[in-house]
Amino acid sequence: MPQLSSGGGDDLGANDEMIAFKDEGEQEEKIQENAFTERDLADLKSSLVNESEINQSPNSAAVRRGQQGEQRGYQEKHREHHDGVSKHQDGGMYKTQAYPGYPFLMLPDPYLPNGSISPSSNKVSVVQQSHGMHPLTSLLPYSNEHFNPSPPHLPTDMSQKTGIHRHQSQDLSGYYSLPPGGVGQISPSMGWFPHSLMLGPSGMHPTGIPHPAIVPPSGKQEHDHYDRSMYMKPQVEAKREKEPKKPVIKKPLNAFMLYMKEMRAKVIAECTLKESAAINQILGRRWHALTREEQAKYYELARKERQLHMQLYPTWSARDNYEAGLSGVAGEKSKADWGKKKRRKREKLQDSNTDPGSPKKCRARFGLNQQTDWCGPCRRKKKCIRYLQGGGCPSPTSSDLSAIDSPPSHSPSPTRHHLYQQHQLPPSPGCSPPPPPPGSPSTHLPLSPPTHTRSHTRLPPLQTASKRGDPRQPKHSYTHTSTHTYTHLDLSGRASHGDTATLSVAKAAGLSLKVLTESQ
DNA sequence: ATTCCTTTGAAGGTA
DNA sequence: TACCTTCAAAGGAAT
Repeated sequence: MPQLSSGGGDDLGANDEMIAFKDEGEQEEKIQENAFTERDLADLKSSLVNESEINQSPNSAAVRRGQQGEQRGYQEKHREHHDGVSKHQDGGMYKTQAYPGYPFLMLPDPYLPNGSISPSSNKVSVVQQSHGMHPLTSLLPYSNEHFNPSPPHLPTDMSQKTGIHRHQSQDLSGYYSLPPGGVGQISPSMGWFPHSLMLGPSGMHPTGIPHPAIVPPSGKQEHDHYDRSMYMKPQVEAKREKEPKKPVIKKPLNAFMLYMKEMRAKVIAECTLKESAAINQILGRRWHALTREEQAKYYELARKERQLHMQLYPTWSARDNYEAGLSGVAGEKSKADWGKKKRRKREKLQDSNTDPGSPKKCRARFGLNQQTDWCGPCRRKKKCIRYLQGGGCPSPTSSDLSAIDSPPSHSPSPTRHHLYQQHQLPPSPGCSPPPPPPGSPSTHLPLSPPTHTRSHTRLPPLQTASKRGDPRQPKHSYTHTSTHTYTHLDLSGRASHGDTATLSVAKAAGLSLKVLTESQ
Protein backbone atom coordinates (compact mmCIF):
# COMPACT_ATOMS: atom_id res chain seq x y z
CA MET A 1 0.00 0.00 0.00
CA PRO A 2 1.49 3.24 -0.98
CA GLN A 3 0.37 5.03 2.03
CA LEU A 4 1.70 2.27 4.13
CA SER A 5 5.00 1.99 2.47
CA SER A 6 5.55 5.54 1.68
CA GLY A 7 8.20 5.68 4.27
CA GLY A 8 9.60 8.82 2.91
CA GLY A 9 6.73 10.67 4.32
CA ASP A 10 6.26 12.71 1.25
CA ASP A 11 3.06 11.45 -0.11
CA LEU A 12 3.22 13.86 -2.91
CA GLY A 13 0.62 12.27 -4.91
CA ALA A 14 2.34 9.13 -5.85
CA ASN A 15 -0.10 7.06 -4.00
CA ASP A 16 -2.76 6.87 -6.50
CA GLU A 17 -0.34 5.95 -9.12
CA MET A 18 1.05 3.15 -7.13
CA ILE A 19 -2.33 2.11 -6.08
CA ALA A 20 -3.18 1.60 -9.61
CA PHE A 21 -0.96 -1.37 -9.91
CA LYS A 22 -1.98 -3.24 -6.89
CA ASP A 23 -3.82 -6.39 -7.31
CA GLU A 24 -7.28 -6.74 -6.08
CA GLY A 25 -6.23 -8.21 -2.85
CA GLU A 26 -4.23 -5.22 -2.06
CA GLN A 27 -7.02 -3.11 -3.29
CA GLU A 28 -9.21 -4.75 -0.81
CA GLU A 29 -6.81 -3.84 1.88
CA LYS A 30 -6.83 -0.36 0.68
CA ILE A 31 -10.55 -0.36 0.55
CA GLN A 32 -10.76 -1.54 4.07
CA GLU A 33 -8.34 1.03 5.16
CA ASN A 34 -10.18 3.64 3.30
CA ALA A 35 -13.37 2.58 4.83
CA PHE A 36 -11.71 2.76 8.14
CA THR A 37 -10.65 6.28 7.53
CA GLU A 38 -13.81 7.33 5.94
CA ARG A 39 -14.88 9.19 8.95
CA ASP A 40 -11.64 11.04 8.97
CA LEU A 41 -12.17 12.11 5.45
CA ALA A 42 -15.67 13.04 6.21
CA ASP A 43 -14.50 15.15 9.06
CA LEU A 44 -11.88 16.68 6.92
CA LYS A 45 -14.25 17.55 4.17
CA SER A 46 -16.72 18.81 6.63
CA SER A 47 -14.10 20.93 8.20
CA LEU A 48 -13.17 22.25 4.83
CA VAL A 49 -16.67 23.35 4.30
CA ASN A 50 -16.84 24.91 7.65
CA GLU A 51 -13.52 26.53 7.20
CA SER A 52 -14.65 27.86 3.93
CA GLU A 53 -17.63 29.37 5.50
CA ILE A 54 -15.68 30.75 8.34
CA ASN A 55 -12.79 32.06 6.38
CA GLN A 56 -14.96 33.47 3.80
CA SER A 57 -14.86 37.15 3.74
CA PRO A 58 -17.87 38.18 5.69
CA ASN A 59 -18.23 41.07 3.40
CA SER A 60 -18.16 39.07 0.30
CA ALA A 61 -20.52 36.59 1.70
CA ALA A 62 -22.80 39.27 2.82
CA VAL A 63 -22.53 41.02 -0.46
CA ARG A 64 -23.14 37.83 -2.29
CA ARG A 65 -26.15 36.92 -0.39
CA GLY A 66 -27.40 40.41 -0.25
CA GLN A 67 -27.00 41.01 -3.89
CA GLN A 68 -28.51 37.76 -4.74
CA GLY A 69 -31.49 38.81 -2.86
CA GLU A 70 -31.84 41.87 -4.90
CA GLN A 71 -34.31 41.92 -7.67
CA ARG A 72 -31.85 42.34 -10.40
CA GLY A 73 -31.71 40.83 -13.78
CA TYR A 74 -28.95 38.60 -14.82
CA GLN A 75 -27.61 41.01 -17.33
CA GLU A 76 -27.59 43.81 -14.97
CA LYS A 77 -25.88 41.80 -12.41
CA HIS A 78 -23.20 40.74 -14.77
CA ARG A 79 -22.73 44.08 -16.34
CA GLU A 80 -22.32 45.60 -12.98
CA HIS A 81 -20.13 42.93 -11.77
CA HIS A 82 -17.99 42.74 -14.82
CA ASP A 83 -17.60 46.41 -14.95
CA GLY A 84 -16.38 46.30 -11.48
CA VAL A 85 -13.97 43.56 -12.20
CA SER A 86 -12.80 45.17 -15.34
CA LYS A 87 -12.20 48.37 -13.59
CA HIS A 88 -10.32 46.67 -10.94
CA GLN A 89 -8.28 44.74 -13.29
CA ASP A 90 -7.68 47.61 -15.54
CA GLY A 91 -7.43 45.45 -18.51
CA GLY A 92 -10.86 45.35 -19.88
CA MET A 93 -10.41 41.84 -20.99
CA TYR A 94 -13.82 41.01 -19.84
CA LYS A 95 -15.09 43.39 -22.35
CA THR A 96 -13.88 41.30 -25.17
CA GLN A 97 -15.76 38.22 -25.78
CA ALA A 98 -12.70 36.56 -27.13
CA TYR A 99 -11.41 35.76 -23.81
CA PRO A 100 -7.84 34.82 -24.34
CA GLY A 101 -7.32 32.69 -21.39
CA TYR A 102 -5.66 33.49 -18.23
CA PRO A 103 -2.17 34.78 -18.42
CA PHE A 104 -1.34 33.97 -14.91
CA LEU A 105 -2.03 30.40 -15.35
CA MET A 106 1.45 29.92 -16.50
CA LEU A 107 3.04 31.99 -13.89
CA PRO A 108 3.29 29.95 -10.82
CA ASP A 109 6.28 27.77 -11.11
CA PRO A 110 8.85 30.18 -12.32
CA TYR A 111 7.74 32.73 -9.89
CA LEU A 112 7.57 30.61 -6.94
CA PRO A 113 10.23 31.01 -4.41
CA ASN A 114 13.22 29.11 -5.55
CA GLY A 115 11.60 28.83 -8.87
CA SER A 116 10.33 25.46 -8.06
CA ILE A 117 7.01 23.88 -8.07
CA SER A 118 5.16 24.79 -5.05
CA PRO A 119 5.84 22.44 -2.25
CA SER A 120 2.90 23.73 -0.47
CA SER A 121 0.55 21.86 1.67
CA ASN A 122 -1.66 21.75 -1.30
CA LYS A 123 0.73 19.80 -3.29
CA VAL A 124 -0.94 17.27 -5.35
CA SER A 125 -0.08 14.39 -7.47
CA VAL A 126 1.93 15.55 -10.31
CA VAL A 127 3.44 13.83 -13.17
CA GLN A 128 5.83 15.38 -15.49
CA GLN A 129 3.92 15.91 -18.61
CA SER A 130 5.44 15.51 -21.92
CA HIS A 131 2.54 17.22 -23.48
CA GLY A 132 -0.52 19.12 -22.60
CA MET A 133 -0.88 21.54 -19.89
CA HIS A 134 1.42 21.78 -17.09
CA PRO A 135 -0.03 19.59 -14.48
CA LEU A 136 0.24 22.20 -11.87
CA THR A 137 -1.06 25.10 -13.76
CA SER A 138 -4.44 24.44 -12.46
CA LEU A 139 -3.41 23.79 -8.97
CA LEU A 140 -0.30 25.65 -8.18
CA PRO A 141 -2.13 28.85 -7.79
CA TYR A 142 -3.65 27.46 -4.73
CA SER A 143 -0.35 27.51 -3.07
CA ASN A 144 -1.08 30.75 -1.46
CA GLU A 145 1.15 30.35 1.40
CA HIS A 146 4.05 29.76 -0.89
CA PHE A 147 3.08 32.26 -3.36
CA ASN A 148 4.35 35.71 -3.24
CA PRO A 149 1.26 37.81 -3.03
CA SER A 150 2.87 40.32 -5.29
CA PRO A 151 5.12 38.52 -7.62
CA PRO A 152 7.67 40.76 -9.16
CA HIS A 153 6.21 40.36 -12.55
CA LEU A 154 2.83 41.41 -11.43
CA PRO A 155 1.82 44.91 -10.77
CA THR A 156 1.19 45.35 -7.17
CA ASP A 157 -1.43 47.94 -7.69
CA MET A 158 -3.77 45.30 -8.79
CA SER A 159 -4.48 43.97 -5.41
CA GLN A 160 -4.47 47.43 -4.09
CA LYS A 161 -6.98 48.66 -6.51
CA THR A 162 -9.37 45.91 -6.03
CA GLY A 163 -11.32 45.48 -2.99
CA ILE A 164 -10.73 41.85 -3.40
CA HIS A 165 -7.82 39.89 -2.22
CA ARG A 166 -6.32 40.12 -5.57
CA HIS A 167 -3.30 38.15 -4.69
CA GLN A 168 -5.52 35.34 -3.90
CA SER A 169 -7.21 35.59 -7.18
CA GLN A 170 -3.88 35.38 -8.78
CA ASP A 171 -3.10 32.38 -6.84
CA LEU A 172 -6.31 30.70 -7.48
CA SER A 173 -6.97 31.76 -10.94
CA GLY A 174 -5.12 29.04 -12.61
CA TYR A 175 -7.37 26.18 -11.97
CA TYR A 176 -10.00 27.47 -14.17
CA SER A 177 -10.17 26.55 -17.71
CA LEU A 178 -6.77 25.65 -18.78
CA PRO A 179 -7.35 24.41 -22.19
CA PRO A 180 -4.79 22.16 -23.69
CA GLY A 181 -2.97 24.43 -25.96
CA GLY A 182 -4.46 27.36 -24.24
CA VAL A 183 -2.69 30.17 -22.64
CA GLY A 184 -2.65 28.56 -19.35
CA GLN A 185 -0.90 25.67 -20.77
CA ILE A 186 2.76 25.33 -20.56
CA SER A 187 3.72 23.33 -23.45
CA PRO A 188 7.18 21.98 -23.51
CA SER A 189 7.62 23.23 -26.97
CA MET A 190 6.60 26.66 -25.93
CA GLY A 191 8.33 26.84 -22.69
CA TRP A 192 7.51 29.84 -20.68
CA PHE A 193 5.81 32.56 -22.49
CA PRO A 194 7.69 35.70 -22.94
CA HIS A 195 6.19 38.29 -20.81
CA SER A 196 4.97 40.16 -23.79
CA LEU A 197 2.89 37.28 -24.88
CA MET A 198 1.36 37.03 -21.53
CA LEU A 199 0.00 40.46 -21.88
CA GLY A 200 -2.35 39.47 -24.56
CA PRO A 201 -2.78 40.30 -28.16
CA SER A 202 -2.74 43.99 -27.87
CA GLY A 203 -0.16 44.58 -25.29
CA MET A 204 -2.80 44.59 -22.73
CA HIS A 205 -1.91 45.94 -19.42
CA PRO A 206 -0.73 43.15 -17.30
CA THR A 207 -3.33 43.88 -14.76
CA GLY A 208 -5.97 42.79 -17.16
CA ILE A 209 -6.70 39.60 -15.44
CA PRO A 210 -9.48 37.75 -16.99
CA HIS A 211 -10.86 35.17 -14.80
CA PRO A 212 -10.89 31.75 -16.32
CA ALA A 213 -14.35 31.25 -15.06
CA ILE A 214 -15.49 33.76 -17.56
CA VAL A 215 -15.71 32.30 -20.95
CA PRO A 216 -17.19 33.38 -24.17
CA PRO A 217 -20.79 32.42 -24.31
CA SER A 218 -20.19 29.86 -26.91
CA GLY A 219 -21.44 26.85 -25.16
CA LYS A 220 -18.24 25.04 -24.72
CA GLN A 221 -15.28 27.03 -23.88
CA GLU A 222 -13.75 26.49 -27.22
CA HIS A 223 -10.28 26.51 -25.98
CA ASP A 224 -8.93 26.67 -29.42
CA HIS A 225 -10.56 29.98 -29.69
CA TYR A 226 -8.65 31.14 -26.75
CA ASP A 227 -5.48 30.19 -28.39
CA ARG A 228 -6.36 31.87 -31.57
CA SER A 229 -7.93 34.82 -29.97
CA MET A 230 -4.81 35.55 -28.12
CA TYR A 231 -3.12 36.26 -31.32
CA MET A 232 -6.19 36.95 -33.28
CA LYS A 233 -5.98 39.32 -36.13
CA PRO A 234 -7.73 42.59 -35.47
CA GLN A 235 -10.02 41.92 -38.35
CA VAL A 236 -11.32 38.78 -36.84
CA GLU A 237 -11.44 40.39 -33.51
CA ALA A 238 -13.50 43.21 -34.79
CA LYS A 239 -15.87 40.82 -36.36
CA ARG A 240 -16.27 39.05 -33.16
CA GLU A 241 -16.89 42.21 -31.30
CA LYS A 242 -19.76 42.94 -33.55
CA GLU A 243 -21.60 40.23 -31.75
CA PRO A 244 -22.18 41.49 -28.29
CA LYS A 245 -22.04 38.50 -26.11
CA LYS A 246 -22.18 38.30 -22.46
CA PRO A 247 -19.46 36.30 -20.93
CA VAL A 248 -20.50 33.25 -19.12
CA ILE A 249 -19.22 32.77 -15.69
CA LYS A 250 -18.60 29.16 -15.25
CA LYS A 251 -19.05 27.25 -12.14
CA PRO A 252 -16.05 26.77 -10.00
CA LEU A 253 -14.54 23.41 -10.40
CA ASN A 254 -15.16 20.89 -7.74
CA ALA A 255 -12.55 18.59 -6.36
CA PHE A 256 -13.06 15.91 -8.88
CA MET A 257 -12.98 18.32 -11.76
CA LEU A 258 -9.72 19.66 -10.55
CA TYR A 259 -8.41 16.19 -10.30
CA MET A 260 -9.60 15.44 -13.76
CA LYS A 261 -7.92 18.44 -15.19
CA GLU A 262 -4.71 17.47 -13.68
CA MET A 263 -4.77 13.82 -14.47
CA ARG A 264 -6.47 13.74 -17.80
CA ALA A 265 -3.34 14.23 -19.80
CA LYS A 266 -1.64 11.56 -17.87
CA VAL A 267 -4.39 9.07 -18.43
CA ILE A 268 -4.47 9.91 -22.06
CA ALA A 269 -0.78 9.38 -22.28
CA GLU A 270 -0.96 6.10 -20.49
CA CYS A 271 -3.93 4.71 -22.21
CA THR A 272 -3.74 6.38 -25.56
CA LEU A 273 -7.36 7.01 -25.04
CA LYS A 274 -8.88 10.09 -26.42
CA GLU A 275 -12.50 9.71 -25.72
CA SER A 276 -13.27 11.75 -22.75
CA ALA A 277 -16.08 9.59 -21.59
CA ALA A 278 -13.79 6.64 -21.23
CA ILE A 279 -11.09 8.72 -19.73
CA ASN A 280 -13.47 10.10 -17.25
CA GLN A 281 -14.45 6.67 -16.21
CA ILE A 282 -10.88 5.89 -15.53
CA LEU A 283 -10.46 9.09 -13.69
CA GLY A 284 -13.49 8.39 -11.65
CA ARG A 285 -12.03 5.11 -10.58
CA ARG A 286 -8.73 6.61 -9.84
CA TRP A 287 -10.45 9.23 -7.85
CA HIS A 288 -11.83 6.62 -5.59
CA ALA A 289 -8.51 4.95 -5.43
CA LEU A 290 -6.94 8.03 -4.03
CA THR A 291 -6.18 8.13 -0.42
CA ARG A 292 -8.20 10.41 1.68
CA GLU A 293 -5.23 12.68 1.99
CA GLU A 294 -4.91 12.95 -1.70
CA GLN A 295 -8.54 13.60 -2.12
CA ALA A 296 -8.43 16.10 0.65
CA LYS A 297 -5.96 18.13 -1.33
CA TYR A 298 -8.40 18.48 -4.11
CA TYR A 299 -11.22 19.22 -1.81
CA GLU A 300 -9.12 21.93 -0.36
CA LEU A 301 -8.33 23.29 -3.76
CA ALA A 302 -11.94 23.20 -4.71
CA ARG A 303 -12.84 24.98 -1.57
CA LYS A 304 -10.41 27.72 -2.36
CA GLU A 305 -11.71 27.90 -5.83
CA ARG A 306 -15.17 28.41 -4.58
CA GLN A 307 -13.92 31.05 -2.26
CA LEU A 308 -12.22 32.89 -5.02
CA HIS A 309 -15.15 32.50 -7.27
CA MET A 310 -17.40 33.90 -4.68
CA GLN A 311 -15.12 36.80 -4.14
CA LEU A 312 -14.77 37.54 -7.79
CA TYR A 313 -18.39 37.08 -8.60
CA PRO A 314 -20.31 37.73 -5.48
CA THR A 315 -23.54 37.99 -7.35
CA TRP A 316 -23.07 34.91 -9.40
CA SER A 317 -25.21 31.96 -8.72
CA ALA A 318 -25.02 28.52 -10.10
CA ARG A 319 -28.52 29.13 -11.14
CA ASP A 320 -27.26 31.71 -13.58
CA ASN A 321 -25.92 28.95 -15.73
CA TYR A 322 -29.01 26.92 -15.50
CA GLU A 323 -30.82 26.66 -18.74
CA ALA A 324 -30.28 30.15 -19.88
CA GLY A 325 -33.32 29.99 -22.04
CA LEU A 326 -35.33 29.86 -18.90
CA SER A 327 -33.23 32.11 -16.81
CA GLY A 328 -33.73 35.26 -18.70
CA VAL A 329 -30.47 35.55 -20.53
CA ALA A 330 -32.06 36.35 -23.78
CA GLY A 331 -30.01 36.88 -26.82
CA GLU A 332 -27.18 34.82 -25.63
CA LYS A 333 -26.76 32.23 -28.23
CA SER A 334 -24.74 29.71 -26.38
CA LYS A 335 -26.86 29.83 -23.37
CA ALA A 336 -29.97 29.69 -25.41
CA ASP A 337 -28.63 26.66 -27.16
CA TRP A 338 -27.60 25.38 -23.86
CA GLY A 339 -31.11 25.74 -22.64
CA LYS A 340 -32.48 24.06 -25.65
CA LYS A 341 -30.04 21.29 -25.23
CA LYS A 342 -30.96 20.79 -21.68
CA ARG A 343 -34.59 20.97 -22.38
CA ARG A 344 -34.23 18.40 -25.07
CA LYS A 345 -32.33 16.24 -22.73
CA ARG A 346 -34.96 16.58 -20.14
CA GLU A 347 -37.64 15.84 -22.63
CA LYS A 348 -35.85 12.76 -23.73
CA LEU A 349 -35.48 11.68 -20.21
CA GLN A 350 -39.12 12.06 -19.66
CA ASP A 351 -39.79 10.16 -22.80
CA SER A 352 -37.57 7.36 -21.71
CA ASN A 353 -39.23 7.25 -18.39
CA THR A 354 -42.80 6.85 -19.26
CA ASP A 355 -43.80 6.89 -15.69
CA PRO A 356 -41.90 9.66 -14.01
CA GLY A 357 -43.95 9.45 -10.94
CA SER A 358 -43.62 5.77 -10.65
CA PRO A 359 -43.04 4.61 -7.15
CA LYS A 360 -41.01 1.76 -8.49
CA LYS A 361 -37.74 3.02 -7.32
CA CYS A 362 -35.06 1.41 -5.34
CA ARG A 363 -35.52 4.09 -2.80
CA ALA A 364 -39.12 3.27 -2.36
CA ARG A 365 -38.63 -0.42 -2.60
CA PHE A 366 -35.65 -0.92 -0.40
CA GLY A 367 -35.75 2.16 1.68
CA LEU A 368 -32.98 4.20 3.05
CA ASN A 369 -31.83 1.44 5.29
CA GLN A 370 -30.99 -0.75 2.35
CA GLN A 371 -29.27 1.65 0.10
CA THR A 372 -26.77 -0.99 -0.75
CA ASP A 373 -29.55 -2.70 -2.59
CA TRP A 374 -30.22 0.28 -4.73
CA CYS A 375 -29.22 0.45 -8.29
CA GLY A 376 -26.42 2.79 -9.13
CA PRO A 377 -28.49 5.69 -10.35
CA CYS A 378 -30.69 5.47 -7.33
CA ARG A 379 -27.67 5.71 -5.16
CA ARG A 380 -26.79 8.81 -6.97
CA LYS A 381 -30.28 10.06 -6.69
CA LYS A 382 -30.76 9.62 -10.34
CA LYS A 383 -33.65 8.02 -11.92
CA CYS A 384 -33.99 4.43 -11.12
CA ILE A 385 -32.88 2.16 -13.88
CA ARG A 386 -33.90 -1.03 -12.27
CA TYR A 387 -37.52 -0.53 -13.00
CA LEU A 388 -37.00 1.02 -16.32
CA GLN A 389 -35.66 -2.07 -17.91
CA GLY A 390 -38.53 -4.32 -18.53
CA GLY A 391 -39.63 -4.09 -15.01
CA GLY A 392 -37.16 -6.68 -13.94
CA CYS A 393 -35.55 -6.31 -10.64
CA PRO A 394 -32.11 -7.71 -10.69
CA SER A 395 -30.71 -8.75 -7.47
CA PRO A 396 -28.91 -6.09 -5.63
CA THR A 397 -25.83 -8.17 -5.66
CA SER A 398 -25.72 -8.46 -9.35
CA SER A 399 -26.30 -4.83 -9.52
CA ASP A 400 -23.27 -4.21 -7.48
CA LEU A 401 -21.36 -6.45 -9.71
CA SER A 402 -22.15 -4.18 -12.51
CA ALA A 403 -23.35 -7.15 -14.41
CA ILE A 404 -26.62 -5.50 -14.98
CA ASP A 405 -25.58 -2.13 -14.08
CA SER A 406 -26.85 -0.14 -16.92
CA PRO A 407 -25.64 3.24 -17.82
CA PRO A 408 -27.34 6.00 -16.04
CA SER A 409 -30.83 6.37 -17.11
CA HIS A 410 -30.10 9.78 -18.41
CA SER A 411 -28.76 8.12 -21.47
CA PRO A 412 -31.01 9.94 -23.75
CA SER A 413 -31.48 7.46 -26.48
CA PRO A 414 -32.23 3.81 -26.24
CA THR A 415 -29.63 3.20 -28.82
CA ARG A 416 -26.99 4.81 -26.82
CA HIS A 417 -28.33 3.24 -23.78
CA HIS A 418 -27.84 -0.15 -25.21
CA LEU A 419 -24.64 0.88 -26.69
CA TYR A 420 -23.18 1.88 -23.44
CA GLN A 421 -24.14 -1.30 -21.80
CA GLN A 422 -21.24 -2.81 -23.52
CA HIS A 423 -18.18 -2.78 -21.52
CA GLN A 424 -15.56 -3.54 -24.00
CA LEU A 425 -12.38 -2.10 -22.93
CA PRO A 426 -10.44 0.35 -24.90
CA PRO A 427 -8.60 -1.20 -27.75
CA SER A 428 -5.73 1.10 -27.46
CA PRO A 429 -2.57 -0.81 -26.82
CA GLY A 430 -1.67 1.26 -23.91
CA CYS A 431 -4.66 0.30 -21.93
CA SER A 432 -5.94 -2.82 -23.47
CA PRO A 433 -6.33 -5.06 -20.56
CA PRO A 434 -6.00 -8.74 -20.76
CA PRO A 435 -9.15 -10.71 -20.43
CA PRO A 436 -10.24 -10.70 -16.89
CA PRO A 437 -9.42 -13.85 -15.08
CA PRO A 438 -12.11 -16.41 -14.73
CA GLY A 439 -14.24 -15.66 -11.81
CA SER A 440 -13.41 -12.06 -11.99
CA PRO A 441 -16.47 -9.95 -11.54
CA SER A 442 -15.68 -8.50 -14.87
CA THR A 443 -16.52 -11.74 -16.49
CA HIS A 444 -19.99 -11.38 -15.27
CA LEU A 445 -20.48 -8.43 -17.41
CA PRO A 446 -22.65 -9.11 -20.35
CA LEU A 447 -20.92 -8.61 -23.58
CA SER A 448 -23.22 -7.15 -26.05
CA PRO A 449 -22.56 -7.75 -29.69
CA PRO A 450 -20.07 -5.25 -30.92
CA THR A 451 -22.49 -3.64 -33.19
CA HIS A 452 -21.63 -0.19 -32.06
CA THR A 453 -18.24 1.10 -32.71
CA ARG A 454 -18.78 3.71 -30.16
CA SER A 455 -18.53 1.25 -27.45
CA HIS A 456 -15.02 0.31 -28.18
CA THR A 457 -13.65 2.80 -25.84
CA ARG A 458 -16.34 2.34 -23.34
CA LEU A 459 -15.48 0.97 -20.04
CA PRO A 460 -17.80 -1.04 -17.98
CA PRO A 461 -20.19 1.03 -16.01
CA LEU A 462 -18.60 2.27 -12.95
CA GLN A 463 -19.95 1.23 -9.64
CA THR A 464 -18.20 3.50 -7.35
CA ALA A 465 -18.44 4.02 -3.72
CA SER A 466 -19.88 7.41 -4.25
CA LYS A 467 -22.75 5.82 -5.98
CA ARG A 468 -23.54 4.02 -2.87
CA GLY A 469 -23.99 7.03 -0.81
CA ASP A 470 -25.47 10.39 -0.98
CA PRO A 471 -23.63 12.29 -3.63
CA ARG A 472 -24.28 15.39 -1.73
CA GLN A 473 -22.29 14.03 1.08
CA PRO A 474 -18.83 13.70 -0.27
CA LYS A 475 -17.72 13.09 3.23
CA HIS A 476 -19.05 9.64 2.82
CA SER A 477 -18.21 9.14 -0.74
CA TYR A 478 -15.06 7.42 0.15
CA THR A 479 -16.74 4.55 1.77
CA HIS A 480 -15.97 1.34 0.10
CA THR A 481 -18.30 -1.28 1.19
CA SER A 482 -17.61 -3.68 -1.55
CA THR A 483 -14.58 -4.86 -3.32
CA HIS A 484 -16.57 -4.67 -6.46
CA THR A 485 -15.78 -1.08 -6.50
CA TYR A 486 -12.37 -1.94 -7.61
CA THR A 487 -12.92 -4.95 -9.65
CA HIS A 488 -12.95 -2.80 -12.71
CA LEU A 489 -10.20 -0.51 -11.87
CA ASP A 490 -8.75 0.84 -14.98
CA LEU A 491 -5.08 0.38 -14.97
CA SER A 492 -4.86 -0.96 -11.56
CA GLY A 493 -6.74 -4.13 -11.82
CA ARG A 494 -6.13 -4.79 -15.41
CA ALA A 495 -2.51 -4.08 -15.41
CA SER A 496 -2.09 -6.36 -12.52
CA HIS A 497 -3.55 -9.08 -14.57
CA GLY A 498 -0.62 -9.16 -16.82
CA ASP A 499 -0.72 -6.28 -19.17
CA THR A 500 2.90 -5.65 -18.75
CA ALA A 501 2.98 -3.07 -21.44
CA THR A 502 0.35 -1.07 -19.75
CA LEU A 503 1.94 -1.71 -16.49
CA SER A 504 5.23 -0.46 -17.71
CA VAL A 505 3.79 2.63 -19.15
CA ALA A 506 1.79 3.35 -16.12
CA LYS A 507 4.61 2.53 -13.82
CA ALA A 508 6.80 4.75 -15.82
CA ALA A 509 4.29 7.44 -15.34
CA GLY A 510 4.17 6.74 -11.69
CA LEU A 511 7.88 6.75 -11.58
CA SER A 512 8.10 10.05 -13.28
CA LEU A 513 5.67 11.26 -10.79
CA LYS A 514 7.79 10.11 -8.01
CA VAL A 515 10.88 11.55 -9.51
CA LEU A 516 9.28 14.84 -10.00
CA THR A 517 7.90 15.03 -6.58
CA GLU A 518 11.11 13.95 -5.01
CA SER A 519 13.01 16.46 -6.98
CA GLN A 520 10.92 19.22 -5.58
C1' DA B 1 -22.87 21.70 -36.46
C1' DT B 2 -24.78 19.81 -32.70
C1' DT B 3 -25.41 16.51 -29.21
C1' DC B 4 -24.03 12.75 -26.40
C1' DC B 5 -21.19 10.35 -23.31
C1' DT B 6 -18.87 9.87 -18.66
C1' DT B 7 -17.22 10.96 -14.11
C1' DT B 8 -17.90 13.44 -9.05
C1' DG B 9 -19.15 17.27 -6.44
C1' DA B 10 -21.60 21.59 -5.58
C1' DA B 11 -25.57 24.17 -5.63
C1' DG B 12 -30.21 25.39 -6.27
C1' DG B 13 -34.95 24.11 -6.54
C1' DT B 14 -38.93 21.36 -5.24
C1' DA B 15 -42.01 18.58 -2.49
C1' DT C 1 -35.06 17.36 5.10
C1' DA C 2 -34.76 14.48 1.28
C1' DC C 3 -34.67 14.24 -3.24
C1' DC C 4 -33.82 15.79 -7.88
C1' DT C 5 -31.63 18.35 -11.52
C1' DT C 6 -28.11 20.93 -13.62
C1' DC C 7 -23.52 22.25 -14.45
C1' DA C 8 -18.57 22.20 -14.25
C1' DA C 9 -14.18 19.74 -18.06
C1' DA C 10 -12.96 17.16 -21.96
C1' DG C 11 -12.95 15.60 -26.77
C1' DG C 12 -14.06 11.71 -29.66
C1' DA C 13 -18.09 9.71 -31.56
C1' DA C 14 -22.59 9.75 -33.17
C1' DT C 15 -26.34 12.18 -35.15
